[in-house]
Amino acid sequence: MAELSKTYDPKAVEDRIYAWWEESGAFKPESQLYLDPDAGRFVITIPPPNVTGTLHMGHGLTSAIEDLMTRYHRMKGARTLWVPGTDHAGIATQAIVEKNLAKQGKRRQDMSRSDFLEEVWDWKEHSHKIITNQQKKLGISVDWSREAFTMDDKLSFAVRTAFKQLYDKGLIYRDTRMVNWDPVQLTGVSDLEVETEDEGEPGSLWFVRYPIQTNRWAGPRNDWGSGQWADGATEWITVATTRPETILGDTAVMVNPDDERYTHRVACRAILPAIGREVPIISDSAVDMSFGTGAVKVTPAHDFTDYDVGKRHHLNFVEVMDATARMNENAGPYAGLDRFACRKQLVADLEKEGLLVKVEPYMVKLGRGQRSGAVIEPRISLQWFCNMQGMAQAAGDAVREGRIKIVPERFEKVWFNWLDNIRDWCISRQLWWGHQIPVWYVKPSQQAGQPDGLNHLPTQYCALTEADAYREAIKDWGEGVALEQDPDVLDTWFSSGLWPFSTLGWPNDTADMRAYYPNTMLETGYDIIFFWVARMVMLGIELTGEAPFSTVYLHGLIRTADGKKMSKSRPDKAVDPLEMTDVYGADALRFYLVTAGAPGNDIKIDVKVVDGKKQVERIEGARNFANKLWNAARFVLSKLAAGEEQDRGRHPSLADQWIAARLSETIRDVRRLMDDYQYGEAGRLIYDFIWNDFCDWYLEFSKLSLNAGVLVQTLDAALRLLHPFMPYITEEIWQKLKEAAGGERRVPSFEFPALMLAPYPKAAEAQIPNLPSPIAAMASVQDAIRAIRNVRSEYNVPQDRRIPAQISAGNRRDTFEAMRDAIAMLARVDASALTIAESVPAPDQAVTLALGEATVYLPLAGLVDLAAEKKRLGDELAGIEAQISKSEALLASDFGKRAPAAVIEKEKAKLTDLQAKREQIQARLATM
RNA sequence: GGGGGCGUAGCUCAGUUGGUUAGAGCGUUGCGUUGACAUCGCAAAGGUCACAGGUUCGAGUCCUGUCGCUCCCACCA
Repeated sequence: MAELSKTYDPKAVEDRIYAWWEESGAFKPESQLYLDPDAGRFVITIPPPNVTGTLHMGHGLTSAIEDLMTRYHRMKGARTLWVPGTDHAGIATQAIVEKNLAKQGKRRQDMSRSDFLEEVWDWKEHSHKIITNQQKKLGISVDWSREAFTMDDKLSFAVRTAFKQLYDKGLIYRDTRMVNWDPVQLTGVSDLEVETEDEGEPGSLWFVRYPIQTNRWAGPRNDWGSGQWADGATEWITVATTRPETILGDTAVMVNPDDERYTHRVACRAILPAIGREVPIISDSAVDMSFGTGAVKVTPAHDFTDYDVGKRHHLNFVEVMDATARMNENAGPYAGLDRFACRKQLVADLEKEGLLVKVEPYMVKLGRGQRSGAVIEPRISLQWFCNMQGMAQAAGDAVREGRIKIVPERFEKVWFNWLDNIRDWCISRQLWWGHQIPVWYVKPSQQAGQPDGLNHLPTQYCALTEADAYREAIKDWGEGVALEQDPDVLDTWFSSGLWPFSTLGWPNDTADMRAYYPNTMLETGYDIIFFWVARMVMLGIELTGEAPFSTVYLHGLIRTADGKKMSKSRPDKAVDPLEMTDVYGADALRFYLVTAGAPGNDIKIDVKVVDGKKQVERIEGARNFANKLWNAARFVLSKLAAGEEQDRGRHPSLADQWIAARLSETIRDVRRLMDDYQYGEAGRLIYDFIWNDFCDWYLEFSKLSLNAGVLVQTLDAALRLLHPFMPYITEEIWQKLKEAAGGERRVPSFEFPALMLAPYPKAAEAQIPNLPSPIAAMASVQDAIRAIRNVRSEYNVPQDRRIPAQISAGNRRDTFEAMRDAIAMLARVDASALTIAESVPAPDQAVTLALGEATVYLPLAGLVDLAAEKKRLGDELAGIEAQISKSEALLASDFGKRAPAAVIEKEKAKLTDLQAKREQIQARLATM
C-alpha cells in the first residue's frame, strides 16, 4: 500500500482523479451503477457561463452548489444528468471582441460581417477553453458528451423554431417604438439591461424660460446667439430640465390642468429657444405640480413619458439625435455636436440670450447600459418585440400552483411582482454576434416592380431557413423574388430562455427530451431571476407546455469584505476561484462556499494579501479540515497495514457502538437537511462528526482497542457523506481505503468502482442495535473526562503528571469500567490508581466533580486546600440551586400544564440531573 | 414611491414548523509536540441575539413600530 503524504496535497490528486472520472464515464447517467427507483430523477442544466473570458467566484459558487446537488442525488440513486454548456452572450462578447480589435486599431464598421464574426468565433474558442478548464479544476460532474453552446447548429435551430412558433401565434411582432438605446454599442436594449444608481448621479437642473407668443411679440427678430434673440418678449414660461439638449426636440410645454398658476397659459404658444419653433402649451395630469416650476418641456422623440404624452396629444415627434447620440440636422445650430457638447454650448447660449433662469445641483437618475456603461438615450426605432402578457400569467401560475417551488421562498414575492408588471420584451439587437432574426424581407426593388404587391402581398416571411422563406415568397411573388434577411440578432437571453430544453434536442422528439425533460432543478444566482429564470419558465411553458423545472434554488452573490460587488476595478479585493484552488485546493474552496452562508444570502469574502499572495481565512479553515481528514485516514490506513486490530468483527465495544450511533444520527440529520436544501447546515454536521466524534474521540479510543471493521465502516460512511462537499479528497482516500481493507473488513460500498458512484449512506446501515443509547452512556464518560481535564488545567497540573481518580459511577459503573483505559489515557489518570465503583467513599483532600450520573474524586494532595475546595463546591452548589429553583418554578407554572409532554420530560430530566448534582455536592460538603 | 435582505461573541457567520443553559470558525489567554495531524491537541475567557412594544406557559425565532446598513423594482422633468 502506498504511503500517504503527511499533509494533503490537492495538486497531486485533483487532476488525476478528475481525468479518471471523466475517462471512465462516471459523469454520464448511463454509467450509474446504483439506482434507487424511489429516488427518481435528478436533472439540472448548468447556467451557461458567458464566453467573455474567465470564470469568477460566482461561477465557483454555482459550481460548488450544483455539483453538491448532483453528486448527492446521484449517490442517492436518482438517475442523474447535469448538462454543461456556454452562452454566446451576444452584446457582452461582441463588446469584448470590439475592444480587442480596437487595440489593433481595427473597427467592426470597417470589416465585413463575416470577417468580424470569424474574430468572435476565435475568441469564443479561446474563452470556452479557459472556462471548461476552470470548471474541470473545480470538479464538476457534468456529462461533457452532452455539452452545448447557445449558437450550436442544434440550438440555433431551436431558437429559430421558437421564434417562428411565437411569430405564427402573433406573440412576436415588429413595431416602431421608443426603446432604450445604447449610443456606444449602437443597439436597442431591454429594460433589464439598463442600470440606474439608486441615489442618481450628480447633475444639474436647469431652469429655462421660453418666451410666449403674444399679440405684441410674434417671435424672435434677431439671430440666435446675437444676445438679442428674445428682445421684445414680455411673457415667459419657465421649465426645468436635466437634459437641456433635448429642448431642441421639444414640441410642447405641459402643465397640470389643476395648476392655477398656469390656467391662463394653456392653449398659448411658446417659442422654442434656438429653433424658434412654435410649441403649444398643453395640460396633462401627468405633471407633478410640486416639482420644478410645474411646467414641463415635452420631447416626444427622446423621453419615455413624453413619448406617451406625444401620442396622447398628437404632438410632432422631432428627433434631434442620431444613433450615436450626435445632434442631427433638426438640431439647428447644434447639428453635428455630440449630445454633451451640445448641452454645454446650448446652456451657454441660453445664458447669453437671458433665458437661463437658474441652475440647481441635482441628482439625476441616469440609465446606463449594463455592458457599455454609456448613458442610455431613449430613441424611436424599428424593433422586434415579444408580447409577454399571457406567458407571464402562466409563469406566475406555475409558482402559485406549486408546479415550481422557489427556494428560498421569499423570492416568490419578487417573482410575482415582476411578472404582474411585465412589459413587452424588445428582443432585437442591432449587433452582429448572435442569432440573426429568421425573417426575410422582399427587396424594395422588387416591391417597386409590383405596385400592387405592397398592398396585397406579404413583404416579410418568417421561416426556419432561407430556403423555406423563398418557398413561401415565391408562392406570392413568383420565381424572380429576391429576399434579404433581417440584419438584427436576437437578445442573448432569448436563446438562454430555451436552455433547459434546447440542450436536450428540442424541438425534436429526442430520447433525451423524453428522459430528462422537464429538468428537476434550476440553480443560479438571484441576480438573474428576471433575465433568465423567468424567461425560461415563460418560454418553456409556452413552447413545451410544461414548466421547464420543478425547483428553483437561488444562491446569493459573492461580495467583497465591504459588501460591494466584486469588480475588476478593485483587483485587491476580488478573488479568482482558480487562485484559491491553487492555494487551498478545490475541495477547500468548495466546502467553504457551500458552508459559508444560508440559501439566498450573499457571501462576503475577506481577502488578505500576505507576501503578494491572496489569503482567505475561512477557506484556510476548510483546507485544514481536509488535512485533518487526510491524517485521520493516514492513521486508519497505518493501523490496517500493521494488522494490529483486536476484537475484529466480534463484540463491538461501547466506543464502537457509540460511533455507529453517532454516525447514524449524523446521516439521518444530513439527509434531512440536504433534502431541505440546507447544505450549509449539513456540511457543518459532517464537519463536526468527522472532526469531533471521529477524530477527537473515536480514533483516540482506537489507539487502545482497535476494531478495524468498525473503523473502516465508519470512515467509509463518512467519506460517502462528505463526498458531495469535497469530492477529490474523499475519492482519493476511499480508493486507498478500499485497497487496504480486505476480507471481512470490506463494506458493501467497496463493490463500486468509484466513491462518486457508491450509494449515499443510509441511517439504518450504521445502526448497531442492542444497547440502549450508547450516545447517552458515552456522554457521561466524556463529561467525566472533560471535567478532569478542566480541573487539571485549572490547577495547573503538568501534562505529564498522571493523577489518581476515584469514580463513584452508580448505575453507570459498567460504562465507566468499559471505558477505563480511555479515561486513563484521555484524562491522563494513573491507571493503577483509578477506582471505579458504584459508590466509593469520598477521600480527604480531593477535588470533587459532581457530574450527576457520576461523582469523580481527584485526590490532588498538595495542590488543593480544603478551604478553597469548600468554596469552589459552595459556589457550584449555589449555581445549581439557582437552576433548580428556576426549573421547579417553571414546572409548577402553566408550562407544566400546557407544554408538550416531550418538552416537559426534558425539563424534568434536567431537574433530576441537577438534583443529583446537588446531592453529590451536599454529601461531599458534609464530609469536609 | 413600492418590495426584499441584514443587524447574534473582538471579526466572519450559522441558528426553518417558537421549547427555556444561543453555536461554529478565526482571533485572544493559559498549558502542551519523539508516533494520524502544529494545516495539531487540551482548557478558558467572551453575547441584555440593534432598540421598543405585543402575542404566548415559553420569543434570537412570530406580529407591530423605530433606528442603522444594504439590495432590487419603478417613465417625476
